[in-house]
Amino acid sequence: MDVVSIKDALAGKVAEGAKVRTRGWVRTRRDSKAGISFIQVNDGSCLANLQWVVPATLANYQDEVLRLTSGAAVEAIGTLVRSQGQGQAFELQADSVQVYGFVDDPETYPIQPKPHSFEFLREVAHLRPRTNAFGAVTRVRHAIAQAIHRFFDRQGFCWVNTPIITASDCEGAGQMFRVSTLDLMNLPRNDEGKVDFHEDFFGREAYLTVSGQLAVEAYCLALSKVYTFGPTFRAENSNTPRHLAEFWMIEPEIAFADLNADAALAEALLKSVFRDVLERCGEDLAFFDERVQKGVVSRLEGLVDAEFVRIDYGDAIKVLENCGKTFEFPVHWGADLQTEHERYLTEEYARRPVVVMNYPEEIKAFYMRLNEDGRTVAAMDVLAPGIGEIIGGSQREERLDRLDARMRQFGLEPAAYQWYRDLRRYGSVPHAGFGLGFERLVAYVTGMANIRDVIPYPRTPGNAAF
RNA sequence: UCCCGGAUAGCUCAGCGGUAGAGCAAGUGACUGUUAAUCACUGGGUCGCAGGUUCGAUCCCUGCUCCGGGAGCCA
Repeated sequence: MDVVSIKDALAGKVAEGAKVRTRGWVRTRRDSKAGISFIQVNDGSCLANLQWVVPATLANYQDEVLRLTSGAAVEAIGTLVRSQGQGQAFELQADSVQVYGFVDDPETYPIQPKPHSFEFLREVAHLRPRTNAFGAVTRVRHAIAQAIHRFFDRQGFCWVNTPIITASDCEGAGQMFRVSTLDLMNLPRNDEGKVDFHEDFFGREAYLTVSGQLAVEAYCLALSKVYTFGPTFRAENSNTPRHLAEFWMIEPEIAFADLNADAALAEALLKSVFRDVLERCGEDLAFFDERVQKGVVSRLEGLVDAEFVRIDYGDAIKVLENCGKTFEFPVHWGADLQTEHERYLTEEYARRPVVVMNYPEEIKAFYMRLNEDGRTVAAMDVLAPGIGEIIGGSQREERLDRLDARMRQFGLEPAAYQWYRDLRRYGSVPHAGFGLGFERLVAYVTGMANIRDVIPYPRTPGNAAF
């Protein structure tokens, strides 16, 4: 007999009156003196539960069915029929119920059929996928990942798996986690008394990657259109609702392209993702709209059609200077935009995502291309209402002399970047790319307020328990 | 890391210088093709941890741990 997912059963993909086998975990049980019990069962295939109608005549009714509580793992064979009740179109008239696993102490089972705070659920990260909210987050997260791959695939991009362990300590962004097999209690020392990393696994210092960008640039300058999608690590002591020590990042890189093409790609990618998720995740999005953040669905619908606002950094500064608001951090040309400035631009000025372009060169990374004005670089940030910076990107400096000058300006030794410099020596070409924070995108789409609640097992300072 | 706020039953919270309460959950019973069912009863707490003040601390003070909001770093 076929095993049918609850999603398919409720969607009418199974003929009415068909015998089916369904499985899942109990959400609630209600008993009726009419000689039946109603059991709501969820298998994660969709948000909705399937109602099993279990007659008291089953052999194991007294001993087992009446002992079922939230969380128990069960299987039933029965007939899919139109429901006599109001809440659902179909239900399963059970011929038999098999219990795989009871909840051995129902009083302390953390997941109850009621709303829980997300803070509490973080403490039971292994059980929170059994809630409506985390089931929905998990399905939407998956749908977004698939939508991203589909978008790039359609456009002829290659997914390039850049290394997670990197020996270059110069990827440019933030504090790194060290990777080592040395015995911390007994470190090998060289003549100067310093740790001798020649003895370490890779024969040199190694770290977890903070970005695949430099590595993927090499593939860009051969395959033209590439992207990375993988885990990224930052050992920053960041304690905010939008930072993780381990997160996933998408980094496309396109050859023969300038900053405008980069911004256009970012906008097209985001819109494509929004469109796909709206089409495929209606039930889950409706849940987020109702229970998590009002208006997330109409926000996504609006974004699919609206043009993102593109604004030059210099013009953004003027907007902020003339907006009549007093900011805690004063606005002036040359300063980086603070959170309060970004919020004004996205939430009050534009009321939609804003692409800020061409930042002052001294506040941006060494690899960003110096503009003709000599004081700005071809960098862009995509700022989204409610979540802030969701994408950061740039056109890369493809001219070797300028790149070397910028490295020295930032106190970096060009010799340490030989392979990266080679790309500017052998067939260099204008190219551009950006980094999209995957969890920030999931948070934005779902309306979830804390990034720790859109990744299965969040890693943050002091937190890696699961 | 900095600035605020918080930690009381399995969960969400109220409370008060004299050693604790509600709703939900759980258990039992009643009722019912039920819908986070309803009603009644019952069990359940070293009031975050360690010190201090006090005759007496869950309450006041100090330190620590953890959590939340804001900021910085950024994706």
